Amino acid sequence: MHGSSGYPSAVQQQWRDPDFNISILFKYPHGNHVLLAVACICSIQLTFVWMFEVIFSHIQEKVQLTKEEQALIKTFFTPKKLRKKQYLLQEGDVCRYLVFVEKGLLRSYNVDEKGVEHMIHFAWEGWWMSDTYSFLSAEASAYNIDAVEDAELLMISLQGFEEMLLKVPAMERYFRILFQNNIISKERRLISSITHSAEEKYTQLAAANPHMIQRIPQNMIASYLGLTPETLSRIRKKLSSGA
Amino acid sequence: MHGSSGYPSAVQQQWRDPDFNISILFKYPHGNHVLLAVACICSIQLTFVWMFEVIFSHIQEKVQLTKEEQALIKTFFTPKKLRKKQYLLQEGDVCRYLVFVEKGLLRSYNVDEKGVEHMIHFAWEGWWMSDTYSFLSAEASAYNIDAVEDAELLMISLQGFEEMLLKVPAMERYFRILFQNNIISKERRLISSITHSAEEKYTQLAAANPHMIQRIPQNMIASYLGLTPETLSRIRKKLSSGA
DNA sequence: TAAAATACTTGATACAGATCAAGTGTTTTT
DNA sequence: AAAAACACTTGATCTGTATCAAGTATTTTA
Repeated sequence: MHGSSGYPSAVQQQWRDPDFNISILFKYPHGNHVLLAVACICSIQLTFVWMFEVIFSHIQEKVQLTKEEQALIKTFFTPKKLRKKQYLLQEGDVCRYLVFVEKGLLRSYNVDEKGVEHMIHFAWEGWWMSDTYSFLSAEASAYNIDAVEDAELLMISLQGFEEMLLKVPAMERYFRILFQNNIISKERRLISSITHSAEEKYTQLAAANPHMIQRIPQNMIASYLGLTPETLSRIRKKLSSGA
Repeated sequence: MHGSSGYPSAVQQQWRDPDFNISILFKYPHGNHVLLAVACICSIQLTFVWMFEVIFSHIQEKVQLTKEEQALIKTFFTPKKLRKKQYLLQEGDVCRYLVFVEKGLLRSYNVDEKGVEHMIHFAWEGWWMSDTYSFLSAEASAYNIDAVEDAELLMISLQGFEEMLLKVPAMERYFRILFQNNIISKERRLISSITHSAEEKYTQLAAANPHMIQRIPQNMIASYLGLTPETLSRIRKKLSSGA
């Protein structure tokens, strides 16, 4: 159903690529330097228009922004691309950025003494990702963040974040609402993890978020629910046959 | 150590009692109506001064408020007293208020099909309590909130909350910061519940929040950690003897 | 397109923590 | 002050999920 390959088309990828110059030289060698220059100029503009499409549509679901505010907000963000399996943050480093996922899929996780990974969050198009604690406190992070699928991100530093919230009160409001909703969903996950059996946890997740089940590898879903891959595999078998 | 009786003294209780008229008539029957009237007037003022002491000190740890803002903020809150075991919210009702605990101890919990209670939160002096989802959505709550110790609260309705945040931008900021911190602590609890053994969960909670262990009954602590009271009892025995 | 790496499945066994049961303390109520 | 209710402890047993192990798919890399 839902492809996890990353990009819908090669051309579209060009417009989205912050490293567009190099990419175009390699991938579309027209041998015509004039044409190439035109392509580059176009792509600068289109890249920018595109890059903030998802983020502004998400913000404006919650608060209104003027054109001036939008222009100001853009100045605080840096675009970044991440290839599958690349780290955005490694345990021990300070999480310097709060990132918005324009495209792709990130995960955050920690690794215990036995080397087992425990999924904390996933973030795809329209979601924010960071280690909130490390980001706000500038202390070393206990988590890792990397790309499950190739990703395109918008990053904001702590300094930028604070300045933006002070200069654009609508963004202060947006983040208050965002954090509010985040609290609600974390609370649900917590209650589910404390009160339900493995099977119930999986069934509820699948019902509440079918998209997640389709897109994210099963071993990561298992970890997210606090289960081993074997247990989740058995549960799925039981559900598909028994019920 | 920490008494769970609720009130330090009978006299102090008077000043804090929103139903001060009736209380004074019953408890301090001087038989002198003039004196009684004076006492009532005094108590109105002192009640108000006292009621907002904790809340403003907590808010001003995070944001600055002018005298005018403080006066405005007060108008949005209603004081309320709750006796031990009294409900603030019952499953199926809509959570109409966000409450701040000036004194005492509240808990929120849900009850599963087997009738077992699962602790979600505790809130004592300086903490907020509500079912965030029900409060913001006005949908029926799946939780109960009641008083573990006699409590004195400041309540704000959803309408009041929204109006307050729009009229006092510092409060918008305060709640954004509050929710941010809440996310951090919920995340920690979640990771702990997924990645650690029962003993580790308890040890970490005891280290991070010794106050909680002293003040809250063990069976509630057990539930909060997703354990049975029997298991927690055995863990404590093991820790006190073995280590 | 082959080889290597990774993801998923299935089976046998182990164990942490739950459940059931029957105590003993400690509050709360009357 | 007695009785009832509730909180905590301890023991015996059971069970859901983890662990270990050895497969079969599937994806990634070369």
